[in-house]
Amino acid sequence: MPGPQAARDVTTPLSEWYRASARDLPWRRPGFHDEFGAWGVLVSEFMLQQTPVTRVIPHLEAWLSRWPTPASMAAATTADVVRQWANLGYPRRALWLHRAAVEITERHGGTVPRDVEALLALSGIGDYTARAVAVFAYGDRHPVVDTNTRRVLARAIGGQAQPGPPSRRDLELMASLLPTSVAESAVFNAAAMELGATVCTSRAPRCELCPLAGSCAWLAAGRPESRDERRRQATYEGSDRQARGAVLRLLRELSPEAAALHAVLPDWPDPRQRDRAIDSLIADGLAEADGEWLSLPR
DNA sequence: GATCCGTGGGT
DNA sequence: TACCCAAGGAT
Repeated sequence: MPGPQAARDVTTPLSEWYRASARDLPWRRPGFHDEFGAWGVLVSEFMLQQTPVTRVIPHLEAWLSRWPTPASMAAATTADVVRQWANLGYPRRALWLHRAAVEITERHGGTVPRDVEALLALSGIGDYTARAVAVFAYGDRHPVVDTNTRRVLARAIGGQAQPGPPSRRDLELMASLLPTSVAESAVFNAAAMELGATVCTSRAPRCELCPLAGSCAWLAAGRPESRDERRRQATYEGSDRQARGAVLRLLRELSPEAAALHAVLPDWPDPRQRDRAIDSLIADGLAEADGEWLSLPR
């Protein structure tokens, strides 16, 4: 664990850099919080789980225009939600967000909870999203650790090109670096993520622009390559995921109409894979079978 | 802890 | 062109 000196080397320059260089994103504008409050932050965090910022922005605005409160979304149908999610990817997130809206409406009177434990109990919310909502919506002091922060810490403090697998230790390390001031801690959380997203990137980091260049352990070591090979992402072409995506896209485009089962991707190269995709979509609650007809859930 | 889960842009 | 990778979470 790094000492207080290491923490000062990192927090002060990073927060100053953030104030000067942060991108102007919708959820960072004061008007956004005035209009949508913690609900807006929560929806944005769901969409940002593994989907790039530039793709999220237009969908977020459409979503919040249609469902500006948890209660309004809780009243929507699953089909409505899956259709509105469109091509954001990982459509189970749409189901989880819908369930979370119902849970917030039923258990919390329609107000997004502020307590991390209560947030963690909601569908689709894990260590990252729970703390992101508590910090970015409510301004509380918690360590927020996403993939960007893990990479920044791995380099600046650990001297490694890439972080290890996500772990509770990440939370502990970030907690040990957090400024005492509540307001400053929120800035530092956002700053670490922002640096990883825009400067300390995975592939081609721009160290010449980095506010931590003077103290970065990885840069000082000459930017060594990472030791162990990271798990390569599975090939998408020809995968079950691609098949699921194709089936669900068809159902979205047809909705509210149902598709005759024999008319669902009849020319798919691997019919058994197609049928697996249909079965798994039904099992996940993303599709519904009624006799020989398949549709989004009613 | 490993695996599964979409989709599209950057290089 | 192929590959990388993106504000994760559930199982």
